[in-house]
Amino acid sequence: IFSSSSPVSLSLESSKENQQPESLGLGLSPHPEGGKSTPGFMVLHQPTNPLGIQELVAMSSELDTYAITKKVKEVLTDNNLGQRLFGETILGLTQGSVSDLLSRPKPWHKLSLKGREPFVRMQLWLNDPHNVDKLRAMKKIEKKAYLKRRYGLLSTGSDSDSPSTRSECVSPTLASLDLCPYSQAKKPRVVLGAEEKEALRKAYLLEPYPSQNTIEILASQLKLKTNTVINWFHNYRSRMRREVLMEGLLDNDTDAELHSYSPSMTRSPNSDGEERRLQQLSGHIHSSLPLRANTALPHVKQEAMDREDEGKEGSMKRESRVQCFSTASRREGEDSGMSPVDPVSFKASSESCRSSLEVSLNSPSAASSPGLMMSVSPVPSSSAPISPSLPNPPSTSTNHSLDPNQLPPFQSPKLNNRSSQRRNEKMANLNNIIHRLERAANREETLEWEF
DNA sequence: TAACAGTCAATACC
DNA sequence: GGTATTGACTGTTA
Repeated sequence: IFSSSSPVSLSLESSKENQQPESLGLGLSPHPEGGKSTPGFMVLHQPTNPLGIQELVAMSSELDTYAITKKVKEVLTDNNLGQRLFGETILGLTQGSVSDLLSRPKPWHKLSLKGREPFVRMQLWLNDPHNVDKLRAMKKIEKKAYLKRRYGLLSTGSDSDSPSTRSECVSPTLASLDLCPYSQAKKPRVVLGAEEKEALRKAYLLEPYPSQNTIEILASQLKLKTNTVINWFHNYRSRMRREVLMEGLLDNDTDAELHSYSPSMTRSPNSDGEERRLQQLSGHIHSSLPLRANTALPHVKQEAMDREDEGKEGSMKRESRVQCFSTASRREGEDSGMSPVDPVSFKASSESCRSSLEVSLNSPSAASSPGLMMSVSPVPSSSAPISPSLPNPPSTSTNHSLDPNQLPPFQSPKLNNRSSQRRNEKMANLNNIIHRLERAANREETLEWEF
C-alpha cells in the first residue's frame, strides 16, 4: 500500500517491531490542532506521538483507501465493533461520517490533507497489534458507564459527557426545565419530500449549477428556503461527484473485489426511503433517477425564455446541451479519468451554455432534453442499455424513463435488494454508459447521445 | 464569493 | 442497536 520510498512507511501488514506502539497505534490525538473533540473518548489519545497526525499525513505516500476501508470494515464486523465506537475512539468522527467513509472512500489523490487524515488513522489503527483489544476495552468502559447512568448511579462526573450523551442535556428532566441552553436553539431538521427531491433532481439534470434566479424560483415553488435549495445542490453535486469517483474506483478494481464490495457503494446520493425501493429498478446514479412524467414539478423557466420563440428554440437548445455535455466529457476523458457526468467537468460547459438551459422543468422539451436523456431508463444492462444510434430523434422521442408504464414491474425490495448479480449488471451498465460516452466524445458524435 | 471538502447529527432503515 | 442517508454547517480554495 505504501511505496517503499515513503518517508512514513505504513502497511496493512501489522509490524510490531518497527513502530512505537502508541505513536503508530492509537496514540494519536484525533484533534491535534485543538479542534472539536469527543469528550469521554480521549483515553486512548495520549499525545505521545512526536509526529502530529498532520505531519504523518503530509509525509505519507499514497494509501489505498479502498483497501484500508475494506480491511477496517472486516475487522470491525469480525469483532463485532461498531462504527460509532471506532469513529469516536479512533478517528474522532461521528458514526455517520464513519459510515460514509467506509462505504464510499474517495481515492487518495482526490483527498485533501484533512480528508486523508482518517485514512491514515485507520491505517495506523490497522497496524496496531492491539487495536481490537483496545476497542473492546473501550466498549466495556462504555457499557459500564451506560449501566451506571441507566440505573441511576450516574454522578455528574465524566460519564455524562460521553459521546452517546454529549449532544443531549444531562437528563430529560433538566431539558424540560429549560436548563439546557441548546434545547431551544435546535432547529428541526428539514426533510424533503419525495416530490421535492424529484423536482430538485430534475432541475439538477437541467442545470447542475443553477443561477440565483433559478434557485429562488425553485425555492418558492417548492416552498423551501433558498438556503435549503442551495445546500441541496451543493450536497447533490458533491455526492454525485463522489459516487462517480467510487464508480471509477470500482472500474479499476478486479472482478473479485467487485463481488466482495459493499452493496451500499452502488447507491446513488439520492437514495432515501422511497428511492431505495426504486433502486431495485435502477442501480446507479443515472438510472436511479425516478423521472415520472406525472410528477408535479415547479415551473422553472428563466425570464429570457419568455422573450424567445420556444418552439423553434427548443430543439436548438437541446442540441446545444448535447454539444456542451460532449465537450465536458471529452475534456474529462483526457485528464483525470473521471466520469463524463462529473458535475465539475460539467460546470464549464454548463456555464458556457447557461443561456441554453432555459427549459421548463415540466415542459415536453425538458422531458426529452439530453440532460434527462442521461438518466438512462432503468433497464438491466443485459438488455442493451444504451444505443448511440437510437432511432428516435430527440424532438420526437419519448423518454422511456419518463414513462411509468415502461418501468419494469415493481418487485419487493427485499427480494433482490442485495443481489450481487443485479449489482454487477448495474455496474456493467454504468461502465457501458461511461465508455460509450467517452467513445462518442472522442468521435465527436455530439448528436447521437440519446439513451 | 461561489463552490468545494469534510463533517455533524437527525433520522430512516435494517 | 447498528448502519446508511442526508440537510446543514464550517472552513478552505480558486
